[in-house]
Amino acid sequence: MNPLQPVRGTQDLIGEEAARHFHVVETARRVARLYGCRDWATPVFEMTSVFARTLGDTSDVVTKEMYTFEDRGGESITLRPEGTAGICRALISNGLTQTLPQKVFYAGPMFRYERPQKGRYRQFHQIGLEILGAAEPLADAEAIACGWHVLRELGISGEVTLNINTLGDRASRDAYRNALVEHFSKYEAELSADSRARLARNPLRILDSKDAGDIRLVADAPVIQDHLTAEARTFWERLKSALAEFDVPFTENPRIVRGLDYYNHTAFEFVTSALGAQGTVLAGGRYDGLVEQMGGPPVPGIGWAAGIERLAMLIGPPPAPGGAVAVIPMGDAMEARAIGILQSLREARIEAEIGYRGNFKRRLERANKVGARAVVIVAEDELARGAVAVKTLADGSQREVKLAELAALLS
RNA sequence: GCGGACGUAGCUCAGCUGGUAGAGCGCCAGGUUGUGGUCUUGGAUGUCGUGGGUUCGAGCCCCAUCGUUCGCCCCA
Repeated sequence: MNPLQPVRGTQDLIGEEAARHFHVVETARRVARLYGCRDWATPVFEMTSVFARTLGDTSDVVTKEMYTFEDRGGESITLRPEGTAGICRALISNGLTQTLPQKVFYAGPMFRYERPQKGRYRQFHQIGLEILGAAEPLADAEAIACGWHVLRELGISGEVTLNINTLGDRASRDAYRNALVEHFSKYEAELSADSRARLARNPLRILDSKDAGDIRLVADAPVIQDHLTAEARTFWERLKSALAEFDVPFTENPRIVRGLDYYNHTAFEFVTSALGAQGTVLAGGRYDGLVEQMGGPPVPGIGWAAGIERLAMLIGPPPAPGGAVAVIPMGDAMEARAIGILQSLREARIEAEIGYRGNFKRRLERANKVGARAVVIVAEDELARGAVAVKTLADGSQREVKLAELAALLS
């Protein structure tokens, strides 16, 4: 195996890809702050139990996709496959359940041992938002509105639609699950092999099967809305009206379910058709039982996560950097003076660069290639008059500028 | 984990029925030792993804393997 080849499903972020990636993160962070979120950063690995106990034992994420290993102390460690469990663990560990609500934004790498595809990697990156300690549907609506705001700021809201659904509360979900099992059991022979397996393990998953035969059977399957308790129904209706108040367009889609077990009530997905099979771009839901299940007090929560790589593929080219000023000494003897001028520009917050080698012509070529907006030519003749030559690369114009006026001119 | 396609220079790719590798772009240097972009002249560069096999001979055929990609599964 070639050791210089990156590990399968990982990638280097360089050049425009890096620019896109960080543009997504910075945009999301800026928007999340508008909604009152604070930045958190939790470890990329946790005790295995943080994920194993919380994500649910029916999901592949836990059963076959985790990077789990024993460290040298014999502790079972897992590279985080998602962000919510770690944030909840941190909430408990730091005693923050006393100071609720907490509104959190995070960004960072996640790890899942999956078969890589475009928009799906083994080390991938997510941005995410969590609102902990708020049980009101207003919090759900605000979280979704923030996600929508991020997508708008990234300029991709036109390619994305929001699907929402409710999974109800515990009682609603149990009743619904039973109704689904009863319905699909009647047609078990007609179900796809995958869905027959899902019938036993995770019947809700049959609802979003891609198999044509399954889709026909799903069409007249029972709908969660008919199995909601009075409370769950009130929550659901209030969420929809709040979304309208936040001016977020949405489609009700009773087939939306969630992959991870900790979700209840609200489930939503922003989807696009522009990324092939990886159509989900930002998704989340409510997880009221999670913190308690991890050993903390009962703390309701709502949140979402988005795949940065997927967002980065959807956005246009990120804004190009402004262009630096290149300082070019005319001959080695001028280098010392050039360095002084270079630093004075940087002190004045002007992006400035100097080449390490090459004759004058080479350095000018270099400045042009890296997209410098201007060059400052440091030469004996002008210097004798307390000045340098400033050449604007776009139009080739050049003029002599007094050293004292240089920074002001280039700002 | 399952099924299909693809791996040739830094990049995009060509390479005939198997006869020992090419183009464009980029890169380096000169034309121009105080002036870039355009132009022009010249130059360098490949474990043909890797390992086996068939053959007198393999970039091309066969097998395996690694990686990428499309779909399934799963999921952001």
